[in-house]
Amino acid sequence: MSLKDKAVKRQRILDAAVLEIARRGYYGTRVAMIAGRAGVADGTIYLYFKNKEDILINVFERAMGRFIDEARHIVEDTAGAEEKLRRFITLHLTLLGEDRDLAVIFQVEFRHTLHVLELLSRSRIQEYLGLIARIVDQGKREGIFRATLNSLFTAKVVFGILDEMATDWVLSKKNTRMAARAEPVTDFILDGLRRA
Amino acid sequence: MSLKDKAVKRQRILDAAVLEIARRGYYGTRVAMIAGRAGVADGTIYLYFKNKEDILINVFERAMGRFIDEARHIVEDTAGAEEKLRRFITLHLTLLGEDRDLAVIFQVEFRHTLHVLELLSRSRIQEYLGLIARIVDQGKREGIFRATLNSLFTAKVVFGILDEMATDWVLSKKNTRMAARAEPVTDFILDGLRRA
Amino acid sequence: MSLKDKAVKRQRILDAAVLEIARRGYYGTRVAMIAGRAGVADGTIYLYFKNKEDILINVFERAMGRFIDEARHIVEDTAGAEEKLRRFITLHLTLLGEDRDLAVIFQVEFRHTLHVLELLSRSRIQEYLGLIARIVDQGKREGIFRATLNSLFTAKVVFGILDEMATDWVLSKKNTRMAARAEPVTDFILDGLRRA
Amino acid sequence: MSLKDKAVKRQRILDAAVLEIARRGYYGTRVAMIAGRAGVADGTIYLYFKNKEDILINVFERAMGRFIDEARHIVEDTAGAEEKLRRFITLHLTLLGEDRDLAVIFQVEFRHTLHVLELLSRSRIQEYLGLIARIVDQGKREGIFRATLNSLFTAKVVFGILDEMATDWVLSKKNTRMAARAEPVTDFILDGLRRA
DNA sequence: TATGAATGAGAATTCATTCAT
DNA sequence: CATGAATGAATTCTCATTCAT
Repeated sequence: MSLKDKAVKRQRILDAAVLEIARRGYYGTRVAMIAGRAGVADGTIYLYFKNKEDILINVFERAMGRFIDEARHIVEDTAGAEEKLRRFITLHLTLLGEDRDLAVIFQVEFRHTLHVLELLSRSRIQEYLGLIARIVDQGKREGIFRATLNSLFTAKVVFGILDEMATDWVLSKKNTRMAARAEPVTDFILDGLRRA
Repeated sequence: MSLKDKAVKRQRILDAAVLEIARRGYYGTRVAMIAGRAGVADGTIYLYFKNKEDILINVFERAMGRFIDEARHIVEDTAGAEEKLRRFITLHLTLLGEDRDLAVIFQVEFRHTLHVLELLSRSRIQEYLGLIARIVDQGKREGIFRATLNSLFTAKVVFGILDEMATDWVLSKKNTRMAARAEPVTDFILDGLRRA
Repeated sequence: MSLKDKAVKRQRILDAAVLEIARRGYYGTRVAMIAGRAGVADGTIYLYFKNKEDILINVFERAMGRFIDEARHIVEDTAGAEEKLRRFITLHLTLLGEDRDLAVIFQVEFRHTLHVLELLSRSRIQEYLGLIARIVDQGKREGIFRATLNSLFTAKVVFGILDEMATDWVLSKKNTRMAARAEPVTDFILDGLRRA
Repeated sequence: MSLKDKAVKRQRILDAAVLEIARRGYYGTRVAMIAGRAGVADGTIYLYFKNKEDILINVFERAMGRFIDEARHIVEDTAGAEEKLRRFITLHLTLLGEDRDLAVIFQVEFRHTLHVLELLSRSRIQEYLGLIARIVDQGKREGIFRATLNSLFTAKVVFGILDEMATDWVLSKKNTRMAARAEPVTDFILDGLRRA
């Protein structure tokens, strides 16, 4: 089997895992369910992942990697801090809004499991927070954000707001598009950060 | 056995549950561990709670009840919206900060389990959000907050920030007092809400 | 508490046991259910019976005692063997037919439990079989039954027939009166036993 | 694993179940005991049967199926009603007599459990009774049995007698061969059915 | 590589029985 | 005598993981 075939199958397993875990939670999902949906035998899972927990870690890493990659591009490709923040927020809400299953896992399952995983992957979130913090820094240098803002603190605040929006969207079963919330959220946050 | 004795034992079981679940997670906690720490036999648990899940629900209800009760008092006993919000935020961070175990459960376990429990208790959180929303309304009427703020949306934002602060504190194992963060957080939020 | 009061309560517990066990089986019946229906506390049961099994044994003994007592009277008070047998069969089917719960226990629960009880009470049934055997003997002496009949064997046959009738009645949920079957059954058996 | 291997293992589990349940009763038998005697792990049981109860149902179905199959053959392969009945009775007592464990389960455990199982399988017994009834009918047509006999009633009587014989044999721990009782029983029954 | 049958440790819950009141 | 809260042993079933094919 070619390396590519292996990679494809690996992705298929992760996709299946996202689907199942979003619907029934990590503990409610059987490895056999993931295997079944991925179209492989139970045992095959273990050729690609160390164990059940390892699947979840890899779901997280893959998704987080995409988030960070795309966010990094935005930060690099956009000039002004305000526009950067606007795009960043839109990206966050759009990516989650496009894949409700992934959003469920992010807002609900990871919380719990990060605990179990001994917070192993909080570092990826630090990385993500760092991206926001740098935008805030830039905004301060540009003079559009209050100079008194603590960057990391502010990054956490912004993340907290986005997070609550996402959780709220996930838990409300209404069929609204989350991306639609990007603009008012951005306006609100910018209003809060701008110098008086 | 007196009604009071029964109530006391019930509380003891809930206390034990908070401790154990905070340390090992809901799924990592055995009913026997809770019983052991509460000083009762395994079977006794089932005289007070329907099943393991019911224990968690009651931990949530008890804690959430306290939060809402105290918050309500503050809202009633304080005059200005700004002072109300300041005290509200302080209360939230203080109550969680005083009981790290409870904070862990709130920030980590409930997320996950409320999902499993079919979001049964999201209504209690709505109640809590409602309290914040009313403060925002008052602030708008007093003319100290921007008139354009959507109250419920703002309430979610505030809650999201507090929540992220709490999660951040819980996950950072440093021994800082969370209440200490109340003031800067309040200032930040008030800055964000005030009319230009 | 007077001896009579004690006896009354004891009977009440046995009555409750018959009712519950008939409906849910011995293993499906909780001691607490019996206590509840008898209107006593769980613990009180143990002042009257050694344990759960002991309740069942006593249900059996009480019922079997009544059967044998009444049957004995018939055997004593009736002259001819044919009439004795006729009345015996009628008694058997009537007593069971009058109390469906008891019938259920007799036809269904005791089988199983006699096994568990190490056949302890098979002796009571021997006693019962003995009564039938004596009627057969008398019939042979009177010359109305075939002289070649083995009495005990014949008694078992008669008992087997009555037993199957009762089981059939218990398992058919129709609301027929079992006593109505007494006559045809008797005729059938008598036809079988009579000398050619 | 081949279909045949699966079937073999399934039979091994059923065999083990018959053995254990005959000795200790259904409720006294642990699933682990059955697994142990069958030489499989506890969990393996559940790959072949839904649950403990399902094992018992299948023991019943397998045994009853054999009974009915063999009985049907006899009814088809034999000409006269008298000979049919003779062989039928012999078959019944022989099959049970050859496997005391199975006999115990039939005479003792099933009674109880069929009750619990909501009499699910009484239909199989109806089938069995039907076979006897047809023999009786034939005998009436041949003019060797009394024309006044009700076939189904008579079938139940015959079954009741056989059943009592079997129970009696099971409960008496003597080492007699049950098949030996076939002839006297048949004679007795034939005497009872024959026209005067 | 892939399979999927088999494994067996592990855990929630029940309920007969006890005994302090 | 009566109570009923407490006990804790006991048991079914699940499911992540393995490994012979």
